[in-house]
Amino acid sequence: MCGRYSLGVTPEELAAAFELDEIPSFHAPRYNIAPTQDAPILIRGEDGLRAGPVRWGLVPHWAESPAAGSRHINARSETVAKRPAFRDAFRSRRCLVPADGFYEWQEGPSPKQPVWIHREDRRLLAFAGLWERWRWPDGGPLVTFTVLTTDAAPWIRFVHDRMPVILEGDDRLLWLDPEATPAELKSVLRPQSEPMVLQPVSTVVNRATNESAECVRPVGAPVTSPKPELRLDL
DNA sequence: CCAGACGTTGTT
DNA sequence: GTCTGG
DNA sequence: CCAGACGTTGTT
DNA sequence: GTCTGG
Repeated sequence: MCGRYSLGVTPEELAAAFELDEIPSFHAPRYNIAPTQDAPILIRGEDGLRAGPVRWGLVPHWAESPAAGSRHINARSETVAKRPAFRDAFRSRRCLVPADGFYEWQEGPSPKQPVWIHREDRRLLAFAGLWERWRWPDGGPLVTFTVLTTDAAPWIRFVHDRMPVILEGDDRLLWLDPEATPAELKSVLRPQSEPMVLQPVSTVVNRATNESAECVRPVGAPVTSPKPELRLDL
């Protein structure tokens, strides 16, 4: 799943990578984006992509309080079209969530080992996301987002059994297209098959308030899937 | 009809 | 807001 | 995701 | 154990 990620670029680099109309304003670089924090998302604007910082953890419009956001940091792509908390946003408020990596805590003996997952060439990722608007009692808006998840691809499965949906190329445009059909949308919600670097990192990242580059400091060499012939315990 | 839930991950 | 369960 | 709280009365 | 906050 995806409960922590990074966006280690400047607003200028983000704008260039996604051909944005304007340079977005957000505090950067980010090495430890955690739920309830603000992070930039990309939505389809008048003519092109626009970015705005919104809060991670989708709060349904009917929720009593923003606390509901903590339970909606992810949406399962298998059920997102039907769930009351997500279906409206799935129909009309899809977005991309830019990142340059994400964290998974490797299942197994305690303490769990955080692993930073990023592309070899550091190209930016675009998670499939949804956004929503909630109103404070005084009428002010709170805009929030969630990240869609899917089954883990084979290359990451030994670390974790879920992963964020990562969109490439035309799939990004389709995801943002208001005219896209449910069947088309469903077709892009699949595991990223291209392997990435699985880099064990410092447990500094565990604490959400630690936001320094220490979070992506390598601890040992990147990990790889155990070879089948070595899995004698199965 | 009203009341209560509405979510994911992981763990068991 | 909308659906499910009682 | 992990970390930290989980409670009240009364006093400062 | 479970919920909330970051």
